[in-house]
Amino acid sequence: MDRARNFMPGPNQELLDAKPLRSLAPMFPAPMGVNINQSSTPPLVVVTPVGQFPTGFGAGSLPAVGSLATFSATANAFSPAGTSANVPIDVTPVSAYKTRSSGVTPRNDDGEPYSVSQTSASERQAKRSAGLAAEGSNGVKVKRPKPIYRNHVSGKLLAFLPTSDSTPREAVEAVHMTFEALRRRHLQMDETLDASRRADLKAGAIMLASDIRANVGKRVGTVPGVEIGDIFYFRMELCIIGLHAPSMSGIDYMSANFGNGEDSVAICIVAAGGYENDDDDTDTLVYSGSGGNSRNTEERHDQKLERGNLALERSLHRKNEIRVVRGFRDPATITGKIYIYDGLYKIQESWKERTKFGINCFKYRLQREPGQRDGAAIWKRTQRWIQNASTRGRVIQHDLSSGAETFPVCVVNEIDHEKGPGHFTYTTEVKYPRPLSSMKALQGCGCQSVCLPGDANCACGQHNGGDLPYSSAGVLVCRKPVIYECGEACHCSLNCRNRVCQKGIRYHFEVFRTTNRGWGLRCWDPIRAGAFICEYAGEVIDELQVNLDDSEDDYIFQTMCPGEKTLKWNSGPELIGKESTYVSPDEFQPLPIKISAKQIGNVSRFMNHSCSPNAFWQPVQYDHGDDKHPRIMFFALNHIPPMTELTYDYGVVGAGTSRSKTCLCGSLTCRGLL
DNA sequence: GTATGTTCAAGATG
DNA sequence: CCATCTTGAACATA
Repeated sequence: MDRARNFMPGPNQELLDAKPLRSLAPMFPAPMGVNINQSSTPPLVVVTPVGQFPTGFGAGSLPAVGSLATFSATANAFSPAGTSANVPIDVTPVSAYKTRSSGVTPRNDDGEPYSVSQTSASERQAKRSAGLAAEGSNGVKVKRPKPIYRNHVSGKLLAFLPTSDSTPREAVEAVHMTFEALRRRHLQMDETLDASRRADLKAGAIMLASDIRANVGKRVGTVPGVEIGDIFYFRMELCIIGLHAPSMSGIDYMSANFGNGEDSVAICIVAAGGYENDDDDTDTLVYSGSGGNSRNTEERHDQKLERGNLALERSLHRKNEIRVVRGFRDPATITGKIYIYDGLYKIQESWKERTKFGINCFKYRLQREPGQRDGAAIWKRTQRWIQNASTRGRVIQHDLSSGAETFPVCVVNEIDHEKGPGHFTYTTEVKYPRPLSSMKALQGCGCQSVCLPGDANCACGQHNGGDLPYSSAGVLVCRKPVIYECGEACHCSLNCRNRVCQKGIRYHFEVFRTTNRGWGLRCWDPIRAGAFICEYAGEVIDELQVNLDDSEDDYIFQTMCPGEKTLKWNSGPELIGKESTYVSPDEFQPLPIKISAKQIGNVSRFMNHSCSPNAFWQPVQYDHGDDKHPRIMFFALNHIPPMTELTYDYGVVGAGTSRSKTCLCGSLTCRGLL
C-alpha cells in the first residue's frame, strides 16, 4: 500500500539517496533512489543475511562464509579458540578503560582477537565508500570517522560478542546482553560496597571505551538489528546499540551534505512520556523542543532555534523519517521507566507555545509512518489488560490456573478453532516423589531481618560463592550451576532479597494459539533481562520408574545442554577481570532430574523451543538440599517486550535419540532439529 | 507519593 | 586536537 510511494521521487528524495551510504543498503542490488530502509514491511525480516557482504571488502578481513549452515555448524560445535580463529580481523588494542586499570591489557596474550560485529565492519565499508559517493550528488558525509577498536579484555574472549557471521539482530543482541551483564555485575558490586548505584553509566563507559557497540555512526531511518517494540530500561542502552546517540539529550541529529551545502536533520527522538496525551492515539505524538528550562545558575529563557530544535525544523521541511523511542511509566519497576522503540515517524507541523513558566517553547507534531508493526500500541493495550483483564478480547478460558496463581492465566486463540489445550491439572510447584522432609536439608543463614550483600557472616551468601545471586531489584546477576535461596532454616525475613523464585509468578501470562507450534506462552508485562519468569512445575520422575509412555515426551523437562546464547549468559565475570564461568558444551554436566508436566503442570509446559531463545532454565534450591534434583526456574535472557512468545532452548539431543523433531522456531540460526 | 538537588557522559561546537 | 557547552536521566534525599 505504502510501497508505491517509496518509488516516487518526492521532496525527500535527496535524503533518501543519501541514506544508503551509511547503512547496509549499498550491498543490495537496488535501483537508484529506492529507499531500502523505509520499512513498509514489518522489520521481522530486517536482518540481513550474511551472504550480502561482498567478499572483497575490508582488505579481505572477512571470511567469505555466510551460509546459515556454516553458522549452525559453529554454533553447535562451539569452541572459543576455533571460532575466533576463523575471524581474522585488524585488531587494535584497547587502551582506554575508564574504570581504571582493572581489566584491560594490550593484545599480548593467548586469547584470539575477536570481531566486534559485522555492523561495525559494514560501517567501515560505508565510511570507505563514502568518499566515492557514486550514488549521486547527495551523499551524506561522515563527519568524524572514529577508529574501530577491537576489544580484548584481560585476554579473555568477551562473552556475547557477535562473530563476523552474526546477523545484525544477533550483533545488537550480543552487544546489548554484554551491556546488561556488565550492568548487573557492577550493580552487584556497588550494592556490596554500598557505593554509587549508577551501574548503567559504568557499564556504558566500559562498552564505549572498549568499542563494544553496534551501529556506530549516525543514520537516518531504521537501525539494522533493532526492531520495533524492543524495550530498554536505560538511556545508555539506546546509545550502545546505535539507536539514539546522546546520553541525555532527547534529540539525536546529524549534519549531512545535500549537495547544496551542509544541513542538519533530526534522526531520532526520545519522547520521555512526561506529557500524557490522548490514550488511544499512539500514532501521533507532540514533542517539545529542548532548552530553556531553568538550570541551577541560569534563568529560564525562550527556546532557541538551534541544535536539536533546528534539526527538527529542518526535518519538518525535508520530511525525513525520524526514529521515535517512547518512554512510559512502568508500574512494575520502582524507578518506573521503560523505553519502547516505536519505529519511524515524520514531522507534520511545528509551532511555538508559551509554557506555564512563561517561556516560548517549540512543539512538533509527529505522525507515525503507516505500515509498521505495533510498538507502543502494544504497550498501551497490555497495560489496559493488566489493569482490567476483562478488556482482553478473544479469551476462551479466563484462568487456566483456577485461582492458583496470583494473576489469572488466560487462554486465547486468534488462529483457529481449537478450544484450548488438552486436560491437565494446574499446579504452581514441582512435586517430588518423596516428601521434602525425607530429602537432604538445605543449610540456612543466621541473618537478622534481611541478608545483605557483602556480609561475610551470611551463610547463604557464602553458599552462593560470596555474592548474593540477585540484585536488590530481584534480578539474577549471572547463571550458576545452582542458586541457593534462603529457606526455612534461615533466620531472615521473607523480604530478604535472596528469596525470589520461591515467591512465585509475578506476571500476567497468557497461553495462546501459535500458527504452527500448537500452544505457546507469552506475557502482558515487559520482562527485563535476568528477571525470574516461572518454575517448570510438574512431577519429578523417579529414576527407578522405567518405560515412560512416549506420548509424555512432549512435556518432559531434562537438563540438556542449551545453545551458545544461553551458555554465555554467565559470562559477566571476565568482563570485569574475574575468572570466566563459561561452561562449554563439552564440559556441560546434565542433572539426573526429569520433570513431567503431562498430568500436572503450570504455564511452563507451554513454553516452546527456540534456537534463539529469550529465556533459560536455572537450577534453584530453597526447600531441600538435594543438588541433583533442584527446582528448575526460568529467567529472561534479555529484555522481553510484552506479547513476545517466551521460549527456551530445549537443548541438543544426543545422537540416536528417538526424540528429535524438526524445529519450527524460525530463528535464522536454527539448528534444524530438537 | 512527589519535589528537589546532585551527579553523570556523549557528542556537538568553537 | 582540545576545551567548553549542552543536555536530562537516574537516583538519593527531603
